[in-house]
Amino acid sequence: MATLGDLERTVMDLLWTTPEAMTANELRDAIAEAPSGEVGRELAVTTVLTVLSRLEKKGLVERERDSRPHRYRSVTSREDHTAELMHEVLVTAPDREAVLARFIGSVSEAEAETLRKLLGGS
Amino acid sequence: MATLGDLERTVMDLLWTTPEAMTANELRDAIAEAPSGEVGRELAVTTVLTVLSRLEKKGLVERERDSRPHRYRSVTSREDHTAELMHEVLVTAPDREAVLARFIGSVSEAEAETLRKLLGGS
DNA sequence: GATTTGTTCTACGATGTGTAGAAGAACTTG
DNA sequence: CAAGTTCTTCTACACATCGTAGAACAAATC
Repeated sequence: MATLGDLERTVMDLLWTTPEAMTANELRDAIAEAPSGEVGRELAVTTVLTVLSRLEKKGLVERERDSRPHRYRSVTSREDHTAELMHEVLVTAPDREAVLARFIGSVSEAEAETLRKLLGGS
Repeated sequence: MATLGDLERTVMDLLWTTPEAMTANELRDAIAEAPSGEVGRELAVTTVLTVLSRLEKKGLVERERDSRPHRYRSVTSREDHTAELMHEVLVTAPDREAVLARFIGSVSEAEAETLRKLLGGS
């Protein structure tokens, strides 16, 4: 279960919400500007690079190695990643149907409506 | 995100599949008998107790402190726990509906059918 | 009370993560 | 091309978590 640390998560959030691939420096600056309501952290670029390498090893990030300041982008969208994680969690239980039953009970009505539409007729 | 280690997971699996509360010794023995297809590990009882304490601190396990060999039981069922985890994952994304859309695509047809039933009419 | 059985405390090694300096590689510019 | 600047990789350390269990303490039993 690929679980992310705080900084790793912050970086992924930035990569997910930014359409273009980013350089380590751009990420460092973005983090410094208090991206998610927090007090901006002044990190060394090497710190960001280390995290990016680790994310790359985890298969969450890929980089353009040819362009000189390497540019990093997320391999999957946040939605895909999240859905995949949810599925990973689901299959840890033998009785998936029972899990789904409980899960349905925990989603909002709007979400339930979305699910109905997605599951469509048939 | 309460993520479990291997041994913690093994212990939880046993507690989840055993109706009665178990003692540390019973758990130790159960683990020794290769519970999930693996080579049974001969653990010290203290090892099991440490793990149980940690699981208790995480709120996954509670113990009967009065009965002398303390008996441990899971606080929630595996299904509830798993569904809760899934929900925790879901809410990490801003666009939950998009996540659900992807998620639906990843479940089997049988599971989709279950969901349709659960979501019922309206 | 001595022995057995059970629990808590403490600890150590391994791994993952936040953090970054030092060293090396590559690009820019005179 | 040499020197300076910029970027990347290597190495490292502190801290948390987890597997593992001995030592010490508590309780039940004989």
